[in-house]
Amino acid sequence: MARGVTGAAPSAPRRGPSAAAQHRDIPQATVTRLATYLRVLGVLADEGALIVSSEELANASGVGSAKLRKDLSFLGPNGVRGVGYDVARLRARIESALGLDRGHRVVLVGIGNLGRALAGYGGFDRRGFSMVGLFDRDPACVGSTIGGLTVRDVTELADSCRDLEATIGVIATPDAAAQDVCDQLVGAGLRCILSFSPLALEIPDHVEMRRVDLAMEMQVLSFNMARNTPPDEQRNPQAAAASAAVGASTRNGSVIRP
Amino acid sequence: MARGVTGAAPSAPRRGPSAAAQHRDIPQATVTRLATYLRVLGVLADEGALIVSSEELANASGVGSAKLRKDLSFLGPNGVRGVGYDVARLRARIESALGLDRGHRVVLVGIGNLGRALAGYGGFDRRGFSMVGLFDRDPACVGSTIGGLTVRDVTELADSCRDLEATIGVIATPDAAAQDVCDQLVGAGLRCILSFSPLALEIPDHVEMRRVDLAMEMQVLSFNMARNTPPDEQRNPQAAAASAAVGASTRNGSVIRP
DNA sequence: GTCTGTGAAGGGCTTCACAGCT
DNA sequence: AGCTGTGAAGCCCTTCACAGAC
Repeated sequence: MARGVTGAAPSAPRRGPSAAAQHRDIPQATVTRLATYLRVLGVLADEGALIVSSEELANASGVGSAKLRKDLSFLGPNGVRGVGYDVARLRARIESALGLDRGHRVVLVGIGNLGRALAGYGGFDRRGFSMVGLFDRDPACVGSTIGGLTVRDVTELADSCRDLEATIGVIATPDAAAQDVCDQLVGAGLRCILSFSPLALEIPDHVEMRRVDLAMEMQVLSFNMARNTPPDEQRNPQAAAASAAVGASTRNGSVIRP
Repeated sequence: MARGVTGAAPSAPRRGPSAAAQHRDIPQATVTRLATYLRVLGVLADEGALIVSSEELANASGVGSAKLRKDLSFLGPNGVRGVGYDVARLRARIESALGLDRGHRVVLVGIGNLGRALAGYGGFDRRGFSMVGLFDRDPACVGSTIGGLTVRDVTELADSCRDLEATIGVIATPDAAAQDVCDQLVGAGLRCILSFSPLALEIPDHVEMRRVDLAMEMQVLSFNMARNTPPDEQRNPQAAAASAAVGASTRNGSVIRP
């Protein structure tokens, strides 16, 4: 039986059968953070930074510096002692480790409110993903153009995935259609699926799935607030003001520039 | 200094100063899964199920049965040995534990593509959240109506949050505005923020934040695929077919019905 | 002196196996 | 007989502290 949910709290003990790639030994938790570091490094690079220390990068990423160094150490030696990390070099190293240097091609199924938002979101290209196909079942939607792509009928999905050489499928359909679409994506040979349906979809072991469930995020938020707010309900507006004054930590500090 | 990122891999060791609530002792990982169980229980209830066993609920949620029982045990005794769990009762118990029985009121800032999708998403009401305010900076957008709510100018944000008695703020603005909006939400007294900006926003300790970063989800997906696909690239379409035949596990099984 | 890389200690979560109730 | 609740073992991850390179 296939496990369906990976979601936000993955505990996949599953390992590939062969031990070829170095990837194998990177902890799941570290992988998630590597993606964060990559994003922050992008901001630093845009600002013209050349070298960054573990402390600075850690602060900007919201983690401790020791944890950051440990995380990076899984990729091998990346920095220079007494100096710091070369921004461009580290960035390339992480991209390579995450497999982003091959350029993923994304197909999106379900062009409702959310699908339209995803199709129009420009942030993907900047981070190594290109949207290559849009699909929907509604004839009123098929044929329309979003972000330079024409929406196709979902019946063409499997064939198109192969033609487009897609590597990632995104499911943004209503819940009732999610499993069916998922099966088609899997049948077409995709091994990466990102689902916005709250349902736990059935997938074979060789397919990787992540789920984004917005209502669930809010529920966890709700609990954590309750946990941090014992009945003695302290109003403390000046803590907010103090923190607000700090500003984005990527903008100050002693980052080396050209 | 405040840590900004909680995100998908939270490790917040932070604890409330007083130890009043029972909440305190529930592991973070368990909280995340409780939200999943709650969703599955909702589906079961809709189907008319009265009693469910740990094994069935676990399968439908994508976790092991032992883990599920352990998770539920943090809420105290909830089932009947030799029988199973009362669906309605367990559902109410989890809702109460997550603090969802008080009805959260949500304000959304940033009515772009994503914001519009969120505003129009019907799934929130069904799960105990009601959208009570929409805000944007663009005069062309302010005044329009989405899902029965009129978009207000973001300058009214702080005052409106208080008037509307909002408890959760959602940030769906462009990155450049995110920190500013965040500060305003915090200043208005909100203690729960859900951000769709990839930036690590600065918040004071008493505020709980979760971040949803779509590009990051895809990056993690990309890596996990690479990890599970050693160079010997095995095509295995029949695994897909086998799994597809299983169907949603909430639909079969020996769930007790009226 | 500064900052990275890392063994070792510690904590939290998962898994196992079974005691206990119906 | 069946299923829940739970101590205990084991594992993974985080944190600490320092050796090592510059």
